[in-house]
Amino acid sequence: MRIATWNVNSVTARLPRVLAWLESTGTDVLCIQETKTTAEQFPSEELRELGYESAVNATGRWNGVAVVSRVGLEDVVRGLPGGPEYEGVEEPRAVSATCGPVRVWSVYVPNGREVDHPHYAYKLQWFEALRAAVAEDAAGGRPFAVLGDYNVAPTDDDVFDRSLFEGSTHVTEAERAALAALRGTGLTDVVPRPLKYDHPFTYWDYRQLGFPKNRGMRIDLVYGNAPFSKAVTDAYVDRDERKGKGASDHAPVVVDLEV
DNA sequence: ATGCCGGCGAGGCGCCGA
Repeated sequence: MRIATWNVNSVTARLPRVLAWLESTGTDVLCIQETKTTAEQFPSEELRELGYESAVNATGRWNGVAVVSRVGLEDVVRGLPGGPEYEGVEEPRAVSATCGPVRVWSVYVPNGREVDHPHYAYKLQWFEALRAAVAEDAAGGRPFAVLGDYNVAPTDDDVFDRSLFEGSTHVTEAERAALAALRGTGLTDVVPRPLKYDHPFTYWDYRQLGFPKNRGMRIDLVYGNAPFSKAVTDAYVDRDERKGKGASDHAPVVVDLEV
């Protein structure tokens, strides 16, 4: 079974690539972030023609997440139970579903913007709500994983140059403590293989030759519980998908499971 | 070559991303 997570930066703009990628990789379950559509505009019909069902939580221009599966899609939950609002709005940043033997969440963690910005406090609150919401499944006996764009680099090695991130979000102690608390529920970071260079970055800024210079970050993560992690046979970053015209600024993270 | 930002909704540009 092949499960992946991919921040597509607009599923509308990325649709040809997403469809071709699903076909060429034979991915069974894809967790999507930043759909940048409403649920009505999500390309459920095009995906259905390829044999995939879609669970979507999306409201328009910003954010938006989905789980796309060709191995079943049941018990869909849209949103983060107990999650905080931002400026009075409950943003579409989480959706979960059971796909065959595995339960997955697709999450798009708030960016935080700046350390002294309200969005950063919101980010930390969001993490705490996520921890509480997944604790039971994380400790359970069924393969379970939280996949998505976490907007945190777990270690200093997960950014291309730590010195450039001094005082920035994504590398702070509080954000990493939030990740550690999430792992404390029983989840493990399933670190993918890099297909080139020595570190599995998943994101490269569009600007200033970020990708050709490999000035990347590893912020798209797969956190699996013990039954999930035990079943992993391979994991890699499909950096080829970051190449060329019409690429997202994130590459897919792919996990193969023997379940 | 992987090559100098892209997407969206608004509206003739600003916001957002990390």
